[in-house]
Amino acid sequence: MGKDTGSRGRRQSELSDGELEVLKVLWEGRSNTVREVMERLHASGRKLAYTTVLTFMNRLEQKGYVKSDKAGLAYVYRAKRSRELVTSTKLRAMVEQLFDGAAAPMVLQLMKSENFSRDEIEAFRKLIDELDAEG
Amino acid sequence: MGKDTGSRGRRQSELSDGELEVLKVLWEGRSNTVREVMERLHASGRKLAYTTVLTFMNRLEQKGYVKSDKAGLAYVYRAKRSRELVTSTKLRAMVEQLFDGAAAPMVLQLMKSENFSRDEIEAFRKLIDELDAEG
DNA sequence: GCGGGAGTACTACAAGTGTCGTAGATTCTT
DNA sequence: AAGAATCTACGACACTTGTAGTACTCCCGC
Repeated sequence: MGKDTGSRGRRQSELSDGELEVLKVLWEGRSNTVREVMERLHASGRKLAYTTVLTFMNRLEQKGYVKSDKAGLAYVYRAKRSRELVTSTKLRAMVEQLFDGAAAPMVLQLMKSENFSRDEIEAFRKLIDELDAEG
Repeated sequence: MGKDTGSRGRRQSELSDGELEVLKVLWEGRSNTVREVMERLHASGRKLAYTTVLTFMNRLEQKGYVKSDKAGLAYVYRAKRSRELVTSTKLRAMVEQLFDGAAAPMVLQLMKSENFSRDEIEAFRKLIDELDAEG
């Protein structure tokens, strides 16, 4: 019953939710020791143990999202991939996954479902005009 | 070394990637037995064992995304949550996760990074005008 | 009235994830 | 230098997810 010796069950191993939470803090900070990141997380209401944050930082490093240098006592971490890169990668994945690669329907749905202010709408229009000008 | 008897490590249990793949097929189909879903997945290049598809359908049902009725021999599944609902929920989660709740920057980034055609841009402009008119 | 095929239920299991505890190393304080 | 405060390394463990095998059930044709 279910010997199951084959090799199944792997995944892509990308940025996970928890790792992203930590990475976001790294993007904001300049110095970024584990303790500082933990404190900033606590400050924004996210309570995690020191070692949990450490685990995330390590995993982020293994996955190539950050790098660390020993600065005296502790390691200091810096993001290797920018927020823009990560967000656009995630957005692209979303487009593929939910809209089969068609980004326009996604934008349309967003524009419809989110309630944007006049100012925001104006910003959209402005950008559209620019894009249109370039072609 | 790490007795660790506490209760940690749970998650929200939401729609997973594999489940979504199957759900997307359900959204398209009318009849939707396990076998049919599997065949349509195969047709689009996604090879999964019958029981794997079954597992996803069951998990989808447990999570409330689909319901099933025994139609003679086999169960027939129908989606309980519409594509629109699911996509907008996922999009909202994305907005929260990546843009701290601000949808406008996400739309802007999409408009910049994806290369939209004139027609698509025209569609955006049209929608914007409508939104603007309502206000 | 039974064998075969379709279908479902149950089990399994590896990798990934969230969450941390503990032990050992290093450094700061007195 | 002893003890305190910090850090990191390593392990641990429950739950999820992707993926599927096996066993049991039910009906159909012979």
